[in-house]
Amino acid sequence: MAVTETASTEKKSLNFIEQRVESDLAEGKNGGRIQTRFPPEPNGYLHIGHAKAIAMDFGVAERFGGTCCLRMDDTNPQKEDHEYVEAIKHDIEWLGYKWDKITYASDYFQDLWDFAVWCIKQGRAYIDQQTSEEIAAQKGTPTQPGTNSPYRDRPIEESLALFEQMNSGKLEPGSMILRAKIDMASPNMHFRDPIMYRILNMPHIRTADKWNAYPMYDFTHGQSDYLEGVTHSICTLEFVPHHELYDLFVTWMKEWKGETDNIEDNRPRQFEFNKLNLNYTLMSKRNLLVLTKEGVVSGWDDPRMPTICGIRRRGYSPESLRLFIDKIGYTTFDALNDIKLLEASAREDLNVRAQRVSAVLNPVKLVITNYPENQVEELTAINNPELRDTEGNTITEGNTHTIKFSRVLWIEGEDFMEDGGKKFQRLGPGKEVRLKNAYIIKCPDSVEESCIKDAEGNIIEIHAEYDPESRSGMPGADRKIKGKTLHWVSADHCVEAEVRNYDRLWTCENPRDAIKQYEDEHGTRGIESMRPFLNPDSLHIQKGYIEEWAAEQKPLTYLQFQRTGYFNVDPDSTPEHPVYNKTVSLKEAKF
RNA sequence: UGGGCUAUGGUGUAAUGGUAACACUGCAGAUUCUGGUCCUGCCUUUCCUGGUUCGAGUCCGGGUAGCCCAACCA
Repeated sequence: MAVTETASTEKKSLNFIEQRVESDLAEGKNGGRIQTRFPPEPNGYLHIGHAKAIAMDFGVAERFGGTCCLRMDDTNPQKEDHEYVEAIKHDIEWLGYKWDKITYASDYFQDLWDFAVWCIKQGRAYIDQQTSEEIAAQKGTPTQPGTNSPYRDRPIEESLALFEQMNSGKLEPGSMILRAKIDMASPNMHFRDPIMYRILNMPHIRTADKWNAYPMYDFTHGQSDYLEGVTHSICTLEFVPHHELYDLFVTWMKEWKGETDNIEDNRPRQFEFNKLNLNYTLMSKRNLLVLTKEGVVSGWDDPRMPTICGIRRRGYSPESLRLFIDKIGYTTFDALNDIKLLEASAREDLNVRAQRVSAVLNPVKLVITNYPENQVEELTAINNPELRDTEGNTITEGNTHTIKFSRVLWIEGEDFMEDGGKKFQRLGPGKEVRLKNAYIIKCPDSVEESCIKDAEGNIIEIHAEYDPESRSGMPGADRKIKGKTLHWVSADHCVEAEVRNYDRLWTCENPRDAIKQYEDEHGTRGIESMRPFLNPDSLHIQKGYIEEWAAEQKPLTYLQFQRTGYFNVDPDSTPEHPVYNKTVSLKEAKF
């Protein structure tokens, strides 16, 4: 009975693309080979939407014993830069994926050129010398067919000669283009004689000034896939209308290469899945750029940004991101995912990863009145209680650090209430609580003795007595009390820290649509259309006190401020002036 | 209003013609030296309509709603 239970039941079900890959493999397509690619244009920073694509492209290859190339889709030198190439590589590595090799669309510029020449010779491409306005007008609309260009049937020799000139650098950009001769009446707009090449007269990050005419996406992508040996070219749903054209150009290319047999089975194919939409999050590169330019955020790696670098600085682990992507899945439904699912994934992963530390963010002084004035005790704190042995017991070996206890401590202001009532299980007159990893303490019964107030009535100091027999770990110290366990730091043994708390950047669920609607209604662009939906309080900086051990941690260390939330050491942090970013609060945390 | 794609609890996803389920959220409880974690329980679901079938979330027709396509961007 129980024989086959483990492997098959535990295994996560395949998504629809993986199922297709599996059946293609079973049918022996492409010679039983699996090869994918992740093809970003190096014109900006990767965001969480790219992470979903990365997990798919690299994940499929991993799962089915294939390979995945990182291919820089660098066909437009107007926008591309080495800086982005490096950032993209770093982000993918951080996510934990390894590419088989790095390729560039520009590696294929010569092939693409030769192929284009062949297309012209075949009478399948021609040089159009109309203006872009004229061409746009002839294109028709989705409901109206287009009309043929007057240059459509020009002699092949003429097109050939002009194509050569397009790359000479002597022609004005826009003066002519190379178009594929397909069907100006096609219901698919992409078939209405799509542009193959345009003149840019601009140096390229890799080919320098070798080329002046550059191929368009549609004339590059499928062809690069084919030349590289990609079997499954996986992309997002907005490329569905390109699918047919992709197939057509690949078919032409196989013809050019003289590959006519086995034509259906040995070729790259495009598959599409739903891209990531997150509520209260804006993904568009253009608008994200506005935020950085206008100083709404500190940069592309601002912890409020949906970029991989922003998310990293915010304190999400790569594992938490992959967990999230796993949970939302891949379908063909245009979903709007709840940011709460991302936060839940972060909590799930960070719970087993983060080092527990003590940080007091709204400090109020607590004096242990019966504790000797100059005494300092070293106590032991567990780094991570979720680190367990096979029997489920927390491992202590190598999993502790030392904290210091003394007469004057800082605790959270919220942890003391004059009249908290029964439900308030923290400190107050006559109430007893445990200080984490330390002693049980009790406030005097009277309000007057339990705290000192300033002229305005604010509590500035709390008084309590400790039970010397209750130190954590002491025999018999774990007597039951009504109160909760509070976190604290010793006033003379802590460091002042800058704690950056973040709230969502946007006040509306779908900022992209809201901004677009505002633009249409008010005729505004850019930041003016975004302001109405920006949360003015998305960054809240606190000064707090943190235990010394936490202040010494390196940037990007995963921490849990106990009873508060998950925090990450900022790259700006130093042991003298530690800086932390709140990743996400603890569930149900009260402050 | 041309073409393409989509529709399962509040959110996302599964069920591949045969008992609608899982995760998250929310609510309640238990445990706890973190009001966290772990554990238990509860709430809520197949867009509408006709058909095929012994049987439809699944297949077919007709609606409705949403998304994508008219860049010399990718």
